[in-house]
Amino acid sequence: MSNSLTVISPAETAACCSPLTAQPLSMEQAEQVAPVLKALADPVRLRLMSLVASRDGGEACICDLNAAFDLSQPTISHHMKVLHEAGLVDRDKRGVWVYYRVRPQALASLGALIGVPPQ
Amino acid sequence: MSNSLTVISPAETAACCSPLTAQPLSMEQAEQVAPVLKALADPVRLRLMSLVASRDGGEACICDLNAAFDLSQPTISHHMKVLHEAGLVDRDKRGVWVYYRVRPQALASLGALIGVPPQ
DNA sequence: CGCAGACATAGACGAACATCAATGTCCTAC
DNA sequence: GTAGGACATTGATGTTCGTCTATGTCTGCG
Repeated sequence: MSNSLTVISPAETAACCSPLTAQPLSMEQAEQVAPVLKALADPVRLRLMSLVASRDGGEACICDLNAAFDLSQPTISHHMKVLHEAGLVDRDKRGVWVYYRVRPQALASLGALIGVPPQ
Repeated sequence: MSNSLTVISPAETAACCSPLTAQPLSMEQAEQVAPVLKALADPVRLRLMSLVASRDGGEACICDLNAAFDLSQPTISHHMKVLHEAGLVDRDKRGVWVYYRVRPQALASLGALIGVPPQ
């Protein structure tokens, strides 16, 4: 449902703000960025991101990810959905498997917002 | 109480991991970094960080910050406590006022973990 | 001393969240 | 077409979180 309307992904909104330390965020900006950060701010999802990103080919299916945790399959599926809806990963269904892939641009926007601007 | 034991601040632990996309985080690493991200992942706290950081002199007191929100004073105080315990801001009591100041190194570590490594 | 102001703490409450078991949907293979 | 496997959705449950009101602590001043 939200897929058909994906004009701009949530994670891209982080690119719309200058770095945290440059000038005050407006309430609106903060409310756009916070959910993306919240999606990352969970130990399971942080690890999922790093597992997907560092995988050969940059992608992984749920079956791969399940094996890395002591959590049920629906729980992993739920976490990947949160990351996807935040615009942090892309979904790609190929046959029976669903492959996830991180969106480097989304992570870069977040990093630029939080961290030091590129010198 | 936690002040007397501050050997290493939580936010510093982000500096202990290579970037998300470089290699998988261990469960332990993820559980260390996630709370720091969680401290940032709230629209009020995000805005508080940017307000403090972009202030002249890089510091602000609660009284300054209260004025920017429609929230009660204890609520702002609570949010600043969360940011402080995460190692993202420093406290400095001078007379009746308490001044907060962001820790640039903490933000930089987070940014480096999340965003692209410096090319 | 005693009062007033700046900030913190405590306790309560509703909303949001992480997890699970059960079930649903879709694809492939026989 | 039927069976099985991969993943998603649903509904329930315990926990965490954001906010408030009420109260406490400390500082400066008269």
